[in-house]
Amino acid sequence: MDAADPILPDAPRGAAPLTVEEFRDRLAEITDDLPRRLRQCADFIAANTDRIAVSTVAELAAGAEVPPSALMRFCQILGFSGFSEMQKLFRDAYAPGFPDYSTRLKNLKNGGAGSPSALLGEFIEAGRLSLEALAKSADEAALAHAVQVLSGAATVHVVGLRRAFPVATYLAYVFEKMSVPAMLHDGVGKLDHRFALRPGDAVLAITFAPYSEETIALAQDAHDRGLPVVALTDRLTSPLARTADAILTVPEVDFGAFRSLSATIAMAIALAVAVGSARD
Amino acid sequence: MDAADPILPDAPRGAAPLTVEEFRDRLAEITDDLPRRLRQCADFIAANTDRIAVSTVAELAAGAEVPPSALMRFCQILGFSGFSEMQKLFRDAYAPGFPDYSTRLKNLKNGGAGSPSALLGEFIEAGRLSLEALAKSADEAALAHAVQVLSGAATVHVVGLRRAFPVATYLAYVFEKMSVPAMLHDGVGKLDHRFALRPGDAVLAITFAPYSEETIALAQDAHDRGLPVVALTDRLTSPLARTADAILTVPEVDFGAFRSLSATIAMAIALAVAVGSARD
DNA sequence: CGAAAAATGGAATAAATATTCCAAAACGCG
DNA sequence: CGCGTTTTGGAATATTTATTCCATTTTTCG
Repeated sequence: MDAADPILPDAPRGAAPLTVEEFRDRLAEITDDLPRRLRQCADFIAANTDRIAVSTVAELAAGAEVPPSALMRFCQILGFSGFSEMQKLFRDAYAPGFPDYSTRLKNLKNGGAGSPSALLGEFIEAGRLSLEALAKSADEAALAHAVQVLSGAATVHVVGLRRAFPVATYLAYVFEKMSVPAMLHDGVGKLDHRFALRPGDAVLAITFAPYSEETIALAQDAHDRGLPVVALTDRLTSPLARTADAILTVPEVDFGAFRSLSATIAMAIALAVAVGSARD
Repeated sequence: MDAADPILPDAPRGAAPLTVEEFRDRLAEITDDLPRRLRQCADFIAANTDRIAVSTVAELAAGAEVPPSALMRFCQILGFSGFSEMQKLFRDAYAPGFPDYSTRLKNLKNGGAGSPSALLGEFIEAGRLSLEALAKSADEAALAHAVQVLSGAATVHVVGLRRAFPVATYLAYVFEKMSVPAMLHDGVGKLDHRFALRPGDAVLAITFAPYSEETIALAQDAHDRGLPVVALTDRLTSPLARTADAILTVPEVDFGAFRSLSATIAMAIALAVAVGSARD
């Protein structure tokens, strides 16, 4: 047998964490059974993870009120060869907060109207505004209701075409990952699969002005057959309003002809994840 | 007598910058009349200010393609006593960008999924942070280069699967609207269409960890045949880096399988619109 | 209580890193 | 072209920082 493990409890056996996520997991995992000084290290590091990238051993040790050697031991217990290796992880991942957002945005836009970076600045701004608007306007009751409707469905049929298609594909992806039975109506080959709609199913339809006929038609069809329809759209006066049992509206700011989709996608993921959890 | 000064014209007379703002001002102020090597330092530092806090003299000097001593001189011209003093400014100023975001999401996940609107709030926040991080970290030169590469292409081949697929579909949509000849490689029917790549074309490949093999393979294939490849990915160390002529990285707050995509989409639209305009 | 094991602190050492200095090269200018 | 000035690269040195080691203390457990 390979006798891999049992008798070297604190040895630097496994590999060191490779991501900040893994690091945190590891930290949480071992913190509980650690002697006093090392415990102090763990607590201090947990509370000041962000400073690892820009501090020295001595500084961190002082912060944790332990001698440097204790901190070294701590690094090794986590699986690193030493402090430097641990620090490297955080230096690579380091993304500072200073070119403060609004200044930086201004700089981007200064690249001259029409320049790629100016465009980027505009789209970032549009996305952010959309998200903020969504935060203010979100209708919690409608969302909760939509979740409830979809959670009860045998299969969720997702439909969204043209500019709404990216949202539909992302929803399909998330449902898939969360093991929610879902079908994406993508219009490939002009096959419309409407007979895939069966009693007990539900439809999640996504469309924005100018509304896509096929989407509206599928929603209508489902509605006529008594299936519940959830609409993700831009206004309460959308043509989907007539057929939908739950209607979620997303205020999206567009720049030029193109919408940012940020808010729509945020809503979509939240919906999908909530449905996924509710079904467990 | 103190004979303090007169014969050291460019000596570190004034005080060193005390804030990041002052630093930038100072930098802009002197950059123009600086000899060649020092100019390189200034340019590199301006473009990579954020890495000062976590790099060594040698690393930065290598990045600027100057010997370490040149960089030292540069620090002194800015008014610091040396590199360490300059670095201190940035280490102190560092306030973590997204603090302990992954922890928050984890809590949410463990804490019984929370209500749908709490989830929505989190995804909105994730999107906002991603967009802000993008504004801060966007590499304008890389973007301009990518635009140039794609503008010159006969046909743009867009490829992105799984979680990157929504982005790919949106790009296809925008290119279509802007009359840019583009082809979406969607993997329908496992047909891979790689022979659609013709001389004069270019590939726009999108993938994030865990990277999608098919996407990497297509990029590789194009590269081998001498076609330019533009990569939209999450890190500079992405497997696409080897094959790409231009690489655009997007910092996206990631929650397991569910990234907000806000930043990625903002970058994608900006790219597509810029390419569309450049071709007119 | 006493022996063995684990944990600890600090001093010694090793390694990495910053900084200075100066000879050589490039430049500006009469 | 040649002289004084500025700029440059790299090797030598100084400083800081990480890491190891071990004697001493504390804990564990029979």
